[in-house]
Amino acid sequence: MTEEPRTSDRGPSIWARPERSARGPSPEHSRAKIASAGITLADASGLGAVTMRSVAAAIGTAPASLYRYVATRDELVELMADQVYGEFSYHEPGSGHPVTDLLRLAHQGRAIYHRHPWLLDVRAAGNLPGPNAVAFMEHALAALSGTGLTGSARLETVGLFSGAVRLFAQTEIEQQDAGRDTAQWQGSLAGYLLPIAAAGQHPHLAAALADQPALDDPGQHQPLFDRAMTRILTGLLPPGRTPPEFS
Amino acid sequence: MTEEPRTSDRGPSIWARPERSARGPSPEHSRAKIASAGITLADASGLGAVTMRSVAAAIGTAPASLYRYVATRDELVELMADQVYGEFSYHEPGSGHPVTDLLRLAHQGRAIYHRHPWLLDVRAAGNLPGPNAVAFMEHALAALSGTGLTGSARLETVGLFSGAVRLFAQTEIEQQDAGRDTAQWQGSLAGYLLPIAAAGQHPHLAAALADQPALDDPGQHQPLFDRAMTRILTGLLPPGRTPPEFS
DNA sequence: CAAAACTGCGATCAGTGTTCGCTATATACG
DNA sequence: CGTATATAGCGAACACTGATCGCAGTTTTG
Repeated sequence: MTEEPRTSDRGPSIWARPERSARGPSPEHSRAKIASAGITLADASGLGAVTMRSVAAAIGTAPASLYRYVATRDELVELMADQVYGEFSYHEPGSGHPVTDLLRLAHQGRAIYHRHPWLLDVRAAGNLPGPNAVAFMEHALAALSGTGLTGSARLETVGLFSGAVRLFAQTEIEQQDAGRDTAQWQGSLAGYLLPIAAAGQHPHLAAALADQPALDDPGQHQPLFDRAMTRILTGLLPPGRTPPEFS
Repeated sequence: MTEEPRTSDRGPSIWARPERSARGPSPEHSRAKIASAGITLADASGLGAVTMRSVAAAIGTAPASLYRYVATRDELVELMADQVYGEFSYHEPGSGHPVTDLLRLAHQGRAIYHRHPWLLDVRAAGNLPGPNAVAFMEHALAALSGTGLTGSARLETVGLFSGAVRLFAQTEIEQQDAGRDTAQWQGSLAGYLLPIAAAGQHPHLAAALADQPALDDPGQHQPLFDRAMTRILTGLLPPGRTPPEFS
């Protein structure tokens, strides 16, 4: 279960433990291999398909053997999440404009969520950030170095920024899932919400449902993401720093 | 598991089914009672403590009997979530300023998340909104009626607004949980992050960790929530509408 | 009054994360 | 070199989960 221990002193985090100790036979697998197997399963069939048994079968071992690499299933998911954070690339030089640089990171994050939608189901609360998450923090903090924010304000801004990316990606993916099977969609939400609106108790809902455009063409989300993300960023950041792509 | 069916045509939603049919003996319980029992359990011990068996025991019945009221555990969680959305109150008149009115809703939402932190673990994706969620949408849409946004833009804005409230609440609650046991906190994250920063590979992380204030006094979050939320809202909304509390 | 439809539920199933104890194997140390 | 030590892989099992089936009792419908 990916629930909330919220206040529990389970042993040291997986990032604080060495992957392998000196003694004993050399392991036949690795954290990276196990995480990759889990990611493949989750990409194909969702996070629910990532069970100790299925992952073990995927790498050709017994379920109990996984616990030589991972203390719990949640740790396996932690490995998966951090491995996926490794898909960020920081090769571009950095423009000096916080909004521009963060927007670049946001685009990459958006792509990662689209590639691995199960990441939306991962609750990081209370887990230590893995090495790739730390690398992401480092580069996001670097983008904020020009601002006059204090250290803790920068850390907080990075958290809010990551959350905003997650939020936008989630909105997009849900819309995308909904639009996939239009027949089901019309039959479920519209067929459920329209009668409610027609009952007269919810005039504003009725008005909003009344003037819907035909259907969002998929290519139109990119500018929306950019514009909304830019606005949120300029809101989070202290004023006075106008990004260059603004008139 | 609260995982993603993401594309499944399970039967009609619980909101489309009548709570009780005419024939047969009258039920000894109700959806509301079951939801309340679940909420009590979740408030006390997290969403993971809400099992069919524990809820059944809480209302004094057998586990199998719950399936007369609910088709699946996820539906039970849906009931819980919607019942909690019922804690919004819409008695205040409405100022006519979108940002002011939405901020009022945001405060209530924030309070709800603080009262029921397990709500952060509930993934609504793909579920139909319950009556209380619909009521919330109605009032959020009402706040947006003055803006020049189209119907679908208003609906989307409500979704992003709700997500932003959730995001801020989550950030606050995580910080709050972290600050509760300072000893554990110092020993885990700081003791884990500081060596990384000291290694020299992450200069911006080191700089951000360097100038941390003593400790956030809890009463200081309120203005931060207001300020950041206001900024996000003014970013999401079309320009030109300056809320009255701004100079 | 009988047919139909529902409620409560004991028993049970399949699936889950996790643990225990075993054997085999590799390193560390004297 | 030899022995202690710590690990790797894992079969078997445990506790617990959500969910199903079918039966007996109860209420409404016609």
